[in-house]
Amino acid sequence: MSNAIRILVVEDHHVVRQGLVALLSVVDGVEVVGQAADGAEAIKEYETRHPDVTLIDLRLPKLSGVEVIQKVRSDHPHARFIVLTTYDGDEDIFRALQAGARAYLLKGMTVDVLISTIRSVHAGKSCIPPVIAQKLAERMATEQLTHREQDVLEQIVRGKSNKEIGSELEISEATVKTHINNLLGKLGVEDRTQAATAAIQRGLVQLESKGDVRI
Amino acid sequence: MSNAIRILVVEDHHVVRQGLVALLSVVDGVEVVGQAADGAEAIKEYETRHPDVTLIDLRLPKLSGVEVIQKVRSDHPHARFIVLTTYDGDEDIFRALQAGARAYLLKGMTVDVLISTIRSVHAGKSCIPPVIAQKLAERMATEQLTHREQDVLEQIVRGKSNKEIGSELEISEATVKTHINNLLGKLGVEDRTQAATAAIQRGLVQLESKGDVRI
DNA sequence: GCCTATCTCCACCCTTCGGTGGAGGCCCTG
DNA sequence: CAGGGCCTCCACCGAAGGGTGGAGATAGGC
Repeated sequence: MSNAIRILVVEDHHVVRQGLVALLSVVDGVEVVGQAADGAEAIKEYETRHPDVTLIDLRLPKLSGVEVIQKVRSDHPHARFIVLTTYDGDEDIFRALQAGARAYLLKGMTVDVLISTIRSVHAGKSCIPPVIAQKLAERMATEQLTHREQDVLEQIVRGKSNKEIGSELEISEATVKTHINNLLGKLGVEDRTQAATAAIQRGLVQLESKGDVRI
Repeated sequence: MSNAIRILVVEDHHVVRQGLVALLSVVDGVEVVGQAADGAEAIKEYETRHPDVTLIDLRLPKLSGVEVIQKVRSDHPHARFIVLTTYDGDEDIFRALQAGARAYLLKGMTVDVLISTIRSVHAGKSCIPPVIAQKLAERMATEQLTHREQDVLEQIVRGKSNKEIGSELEISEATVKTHINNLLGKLGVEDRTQAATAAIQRGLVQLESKGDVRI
């Protein structure tokens, strides 16, 4: 199989990665040429293997999937990525596609879809499923947060009071209140608690995972 | 292979499930006799196949993994379950083990560990990794929430005000405040926003996933 | 230059939230 | 039956949060 599509699989959960490799290994026309379990490893593997298509999860230790895509594509603009992840919130999708991912697949899809997407992306096409495209459209419709509003939102999610946020960001409490007011309007919520849960749900802010338990 | 360990795989993400099956199919002494993509299907499959060991994810459509374990074990007390999931918060672990799961594995483990755990559980042993055991101990140390406190906490996560919670649960606002005060103490947090994020982080409350996008 | 967006800050007001210290009723267990 | 846990409610208070309507400063784009 000389001209098989050469694939790099980046996924931190061993069994899932192994399973993917096992699945792909029995498919004609594709060949897994490398595996990586975290972002740093992914970049290293890309540099040594130069795969045709990279399957990548967004949630990775060390560097996130989005960061990997950005980094690799800044050096190799023609690198092709298929994001393969669970549904983590609109924001991740948006950032991944902005970083240059060619396709976004949920892990719930069938193997057939995966294979055909790999072939399409290898042929130079993009594959954004309708549901995802619609989500993206919705996301574009809602106004974006400014940097400062994003900062404030993160502090809110971390449970900080307005006063604490003020000293953290080195602005007055009044300014914090202004940002929060704008924030609540843009998010379409009524108070900071709703803002916090909405931010988590939509993937605007990540909850730090207090210890990263792995076995 | 007449006396292989008969396994049922319950996992809603197609590729992950297929991958698991592919991995297990090449291992001597185990045999995948069934698959299920949601909780209802899992119970049906159990009833028809009667597997020796069931590998099950906790996050499932229709019925959660915990509910499946409870239901199956109420009819078949000797049913053996291995929970196979990502790290979703302490609460899930606790409930799964309480429901009678014999082992709890993170998807990040190696295939070797998976296989040896299957054999151990089939032999009647329990396998709770030290990190998990420690988490459990910590969890037991922190006081449990009462039913009412749990109710109130869920409403808080949904962004309700004290007044709204009161009418929702048909109690006075004063009572809501009492519960919240107790809540904050037990969770070790300072206000409702911290309570909300802590609840999500620890898995005490699930965020409804607004539409359940699947491909 | 002008307009817009963003960030910063102020004053005032009212509502909500959280803290404290009670109290009575219920049910279960020792 | 006595005690403990839970649920319910009350009054009172100060602090924090949120709404409104401003304002000046900077920077970038047309």
